[in-house]
Amino acid sequence: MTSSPQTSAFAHPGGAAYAPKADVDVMRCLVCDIRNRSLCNSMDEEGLAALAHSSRQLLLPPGTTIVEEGEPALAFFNVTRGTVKLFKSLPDGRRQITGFADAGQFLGLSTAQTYSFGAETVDNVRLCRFLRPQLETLLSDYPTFERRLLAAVTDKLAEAQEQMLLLGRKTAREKVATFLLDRMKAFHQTANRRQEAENLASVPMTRVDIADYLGLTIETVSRTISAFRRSLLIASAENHRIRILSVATLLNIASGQKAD
Amino acid sequence: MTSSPQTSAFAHPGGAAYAPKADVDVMRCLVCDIRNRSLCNSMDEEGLAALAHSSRQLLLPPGTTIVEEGEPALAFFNVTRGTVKLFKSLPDGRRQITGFADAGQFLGLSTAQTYSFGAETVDNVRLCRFLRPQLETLLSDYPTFERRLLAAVTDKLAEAQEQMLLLGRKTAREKVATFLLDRMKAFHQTANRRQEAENLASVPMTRVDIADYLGLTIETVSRTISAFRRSLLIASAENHRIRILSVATLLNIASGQKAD
DNA sequence: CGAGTTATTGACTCCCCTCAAATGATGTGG
DNA sequence: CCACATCATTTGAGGGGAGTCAATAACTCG
Repeated sequence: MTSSPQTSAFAHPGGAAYAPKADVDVMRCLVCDIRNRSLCNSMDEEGLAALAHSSRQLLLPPGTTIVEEGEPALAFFNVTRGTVKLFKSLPDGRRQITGFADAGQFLGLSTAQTYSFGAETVDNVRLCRFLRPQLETLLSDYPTFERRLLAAVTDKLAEAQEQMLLLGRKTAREKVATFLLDRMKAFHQTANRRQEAENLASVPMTRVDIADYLGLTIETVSRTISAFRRSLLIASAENHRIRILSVATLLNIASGQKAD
Repeated sequence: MTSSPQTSAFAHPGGAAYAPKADVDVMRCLVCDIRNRSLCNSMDEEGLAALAHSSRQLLLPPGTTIVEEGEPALAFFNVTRGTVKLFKSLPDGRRQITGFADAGQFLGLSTAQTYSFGAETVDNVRLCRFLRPQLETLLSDYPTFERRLLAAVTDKLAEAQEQMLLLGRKTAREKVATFLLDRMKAFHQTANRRQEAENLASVPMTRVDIADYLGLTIETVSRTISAFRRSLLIASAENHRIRILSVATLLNIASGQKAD
């Protein structure tokens, strides 16, 4: 079901995936371009230095495994560029993508000894890795950081509930409309220049990933997107982008009104 | 889609739903019979007194609305007896139950100003209500409580991911098998005498609720349960209970093996 | 016991899945 | 830069699992 080069976020040092040297690293969080949109916005200057000290930065190519279902839960990650997919699988290979983590989002939290989900890069991804003991130290030393994380997990839970509504009760058409609008929102939040992102959705993932996210098959996803294109609700754009031509109509469809 | 008497957890004092007088209340958390299985197990004696002081106990009949989708998020709840259903709805009335909170579980956490979900009692429910400012004080004053809540939300998120796998990728048969096993586990965790609970599942909710939880119709749920009964995988028991006759087979079905 | 609610069962339909083939994109080496 | 292999996407034809509609049966509780 998956494919792609199988690098790992735990590959031994020396690999291209690793971080610059330590003295540069102290500043890393201070100058991070998406800091304001992430957990790290709870930190003062001292805290940012502690964050930089507690984490390592990884640069990973598309298709890299970040965490594997059932493996020991050793680390926590903060995505600072690109998109990561999180998923769970059944023994026979059926897979459900439970979410996409874009820049500013975290992943890898677990109270169990092992991860109950897998995570893999979708495109070129930059992330900060916190080993568990270091994360725990941070949480204890910086109550505002812990509070911020609690809020972030709470938000993720609300997102998950929204996705359950989609998976359990929406039609294929409604699912795809919701997805496109969500990707538009995600692009708005991570794009550097806002105007350029107007009505654009970033869709770096394949049809397989979209299908596994929406609980559909790739054929149904493809057919539905084609239908939207024929109805002039959307249009293709360069670079894995889709332009939303009628946000209002798509919103209607996504929320279950018959509208066309 | 819902029915039932429309009481509210915010009904004015004096209603039957309200708590005993304050001097008894100081001891409430100390003597709480399910304390060890809830968030409150992170508290020492002083903390338990603070919890009791910060919360009010509510006793609610079946079908009572606890929180309403879109209403201001004023409170946080800890279920200490019975079962609560959490759900989200589409404008046309389609509903997805995102989870059942049994004794020991919390509900009502929100970072937004309003609740993004509704909650309603399934059977007779006892719960502790914390108004938001009081909860925040508790979190600040008792770091172990905050850490425990973070862990609890993290667990809920893992549960939600498991449910997404179910909703998106499992067949009706697999969904119902998973549900029955989950209800057996829930009963084990909340039952006072363990032996009595052996292989019993507590199913206090209606077919409508089960269907809205599994992303099915009531007819499909009913047919599937009937098929399991005919295959002697389960049998009815008194008091909204179902006896699991073959846990192993049901486990196989739940995880997607063909087994029958 | 009887009225209303909830659950079961049956007959039929349809949305989405499956299987299959064609088309389009991407990259590599000659 | 093109030929070709590989992979991803689109489109079509047909089938099946779960939904819809409808009737009956089994609870629940005055």
